[in-house]
Amino acid sequence: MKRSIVWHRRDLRLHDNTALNQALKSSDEIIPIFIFDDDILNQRQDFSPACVRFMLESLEDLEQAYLKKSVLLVFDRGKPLEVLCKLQEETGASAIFFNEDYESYAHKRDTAVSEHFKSKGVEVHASFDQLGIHPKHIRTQQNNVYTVFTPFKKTWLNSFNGIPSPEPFPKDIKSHNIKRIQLPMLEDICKASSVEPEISGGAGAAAALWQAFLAERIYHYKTQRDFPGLNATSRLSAHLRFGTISIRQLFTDIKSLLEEKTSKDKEGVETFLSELIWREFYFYILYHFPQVEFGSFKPELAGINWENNPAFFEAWKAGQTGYPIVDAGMRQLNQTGWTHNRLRMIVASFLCKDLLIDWRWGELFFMQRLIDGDLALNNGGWQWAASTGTDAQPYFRIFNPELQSKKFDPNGSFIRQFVPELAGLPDKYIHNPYSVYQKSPLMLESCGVKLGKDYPFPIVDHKIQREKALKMYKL
DNA sequence: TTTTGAGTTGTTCGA
DNA sequence: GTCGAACAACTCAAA
Repeated sequence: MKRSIVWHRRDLRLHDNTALNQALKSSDEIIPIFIFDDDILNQRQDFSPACVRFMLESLEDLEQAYLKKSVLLVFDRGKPLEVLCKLQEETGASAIFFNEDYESYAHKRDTAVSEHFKSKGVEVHASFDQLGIHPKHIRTQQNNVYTVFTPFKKTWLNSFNGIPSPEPFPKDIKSHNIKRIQLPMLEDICKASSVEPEISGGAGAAAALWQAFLAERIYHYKTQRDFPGLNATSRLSAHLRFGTISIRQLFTDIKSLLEEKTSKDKEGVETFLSELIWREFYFYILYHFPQVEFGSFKPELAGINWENNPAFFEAWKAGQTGYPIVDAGMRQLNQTGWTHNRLRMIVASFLCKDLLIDWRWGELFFMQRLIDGDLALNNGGWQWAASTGTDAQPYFRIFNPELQSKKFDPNGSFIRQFVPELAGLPDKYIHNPYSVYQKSPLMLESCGVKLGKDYPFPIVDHKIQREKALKMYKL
């Protein structure tokens, strides 16, 4: 009789779950557990109520899915190693299965767990599950690690067809059901938050989102993905964060779309695939360069002398900078726990290169608000925006918020949704109310906006800040 | 070893 | 308003 513990962490699904499948194949009975890690809940600065709420929804869904198989999912709270020790002793389990995780905290935690149980003669199996291709398998011809996306992608695509299809789910699960420990009361944390997510957790919700995206929107992804006013993206980010959908399922479905002779618009599918490869790339970077978690990827940009003006930071966080597209993005983040990729870039560029604030401040704030906050991807995105990351572009890139606004929210529909005090402005004014004010404050007031009262004056002048940023970066 | 081609998502300037 | 060139001349990865 072999009894195995299946430790769920960022893989809150039954379907095509590598660790779970491995455990089922080699055990007579399994005991699935999820541990609320006290170290994370109590001490981590990057705690996000929206993210925890999503996690709780996903856990409820997972619990129900197990119940349908007459399996009880165990919940406990504490230090993972202690909780697992207790469970192993209580149940006499002879193996522990979980899926690999590449963040430094998780890596340390898992190493300690592995060493402890191996020394006690308990098997430990860490499975590869989170990505299509393992970071250790992608190397340049000289056996170096890639630091530029495009050649990485080219090599990655050579192995695309080798990514396995999802494994069919076993009909029966035999489990050793132990007394269910009370689900920790975390709902209060979520209730205290004003964030109202538009995304629900759980594998069912993930599958529905993916099917809806596959049915139509993926074909328009290339042309529409950059417009935050359109519903053009997959919205799967939080599901990929918590593993409520299998990445192999996504790749397998994409593969078959690309093989279809009649596929309407392969460009949309290919562009979406490329975004998933960006995800693979940033995990790859974190895996091979774990130091990015704590500072600049480019050593020469580690010592920037940021101004770090706290008043500017507060205005940015609150969506009160006087730049409508920036404020709309920040308010979307605050209200829903999610914001469009284009907006993430715009507000990040604005924080670093207009407000001259350390990108790590923004990175942390995003983690505190996002429903999908993922260290590898959030860090990669922020380092890109701050120009400290792997971006190979030779020229210095500073977004112009007004141009970005005109280009990607041309009729201002996104701004009107999240900055309603500007809703009365005509399209041509909404991207820069201050320039209208400079010509005629009365003209602006006739549209219902008194600057400084209804909506703030710009807290900085982009043109001046741009010059300061160039100097600060010594370029 | 040296050379060659190319790099997510840009902006500004001046015609 | 639109368009092409300049930005500044790096670094990576493959040939």
